[in-house]
Amino acid sequence: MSTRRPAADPPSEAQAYLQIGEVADRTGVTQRTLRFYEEKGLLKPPSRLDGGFRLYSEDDVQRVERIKRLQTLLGFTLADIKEMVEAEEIKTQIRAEYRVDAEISERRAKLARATEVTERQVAMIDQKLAALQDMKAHLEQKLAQYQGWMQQLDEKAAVGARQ
Amino acid sequence: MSTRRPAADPPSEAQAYLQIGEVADRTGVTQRTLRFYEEKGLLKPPSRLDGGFRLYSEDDVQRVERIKRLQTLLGFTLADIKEMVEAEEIKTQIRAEYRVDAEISERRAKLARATEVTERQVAMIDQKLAALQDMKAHLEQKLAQYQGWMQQLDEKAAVGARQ
DNA sequence: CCTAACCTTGACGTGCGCGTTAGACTCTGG
DNA sequence: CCAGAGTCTAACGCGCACGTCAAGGTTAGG
Repeated sequence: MSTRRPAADPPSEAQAYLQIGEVADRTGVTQRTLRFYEEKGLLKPPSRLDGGFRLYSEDDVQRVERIKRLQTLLGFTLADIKEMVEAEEIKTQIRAEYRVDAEISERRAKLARATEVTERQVAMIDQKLAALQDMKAHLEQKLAQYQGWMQQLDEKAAVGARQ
Repeated sequence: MSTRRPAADPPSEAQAYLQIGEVADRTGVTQRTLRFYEEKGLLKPPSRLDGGFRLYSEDDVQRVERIKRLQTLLGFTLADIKEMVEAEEIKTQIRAEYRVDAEISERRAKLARATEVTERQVAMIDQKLAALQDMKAHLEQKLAQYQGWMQQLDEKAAVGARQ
């Protein structure tokens, strides 16, 4: 919880760049985890200060938060998540790397691939949603049953008190 | 995929008891995993044949299936799951171990505890449900965008073909 | 009674997702 | 220019959830 020094002025643009410690503080993951994600290809290698310090963008922070949610809340493996973020990158790839007049068939192939991956993801999510809703139904049924038993106990207690 | 010998006649009752290999086949987990779950308290120690072979009931099979779903689909840890199955057991405890005329306050306490645990589980599930629905929305938005881009490509191709 | 299939309990190995430590380098304020 | 907070890479360690032998005991069929 140390008050951290603000990051130095960015190389040229006036965007708010963050050093690894700040990103760690904001996202709740450790610096080790950030470097690890980079190693594993979950985060693109961030820009660096001249001395070698990593400089993260706000986009990076959001990416980290999404990764964490995918992992802890939804139980995806980092391999799964890597596939997902790669599929996401296709978007930027398509509109940045390839110029408007680039090979159309190539762009089409990339889009098809992205669509396919995304549809698989939706399918996985639907599976999980179904399982969760099933579980929730079971649990709520149990809760109702507990309530019923509790009432029975109340009645018994009342009878006992009256005797 | 070997055709397995059917389990021997059960000790006394005519219920269909299964040996560990059959349970493994039916549930898709390994024998090691079944023993491991037993070690960790996720499965109650099953009855045994005289020679020491484990004999599982149909209930056990269902329990294993639930554990697997909780783990692989929903990403709970075995520790989480243990808490859940223990909460589940309260039910049988309450109506089997304790006789109807047992201490009411004790039964009430157990019920309260079970209710509490179950409510926490529902809360966790709601969190996950929300996260999943959020993700699904994002993904479907992306799919729509891909479709749009694909159409643009189609139009460009048409224009190119006409020239 | 013998054999093949099945099971038993250890005990060590493995992949994942980081934690931790070490030793050196960098950056900022005074 | 120096101190101290912050960061770097490299490398070893760890807990979880099993996998994988190893060395034997059990069961059912012929």
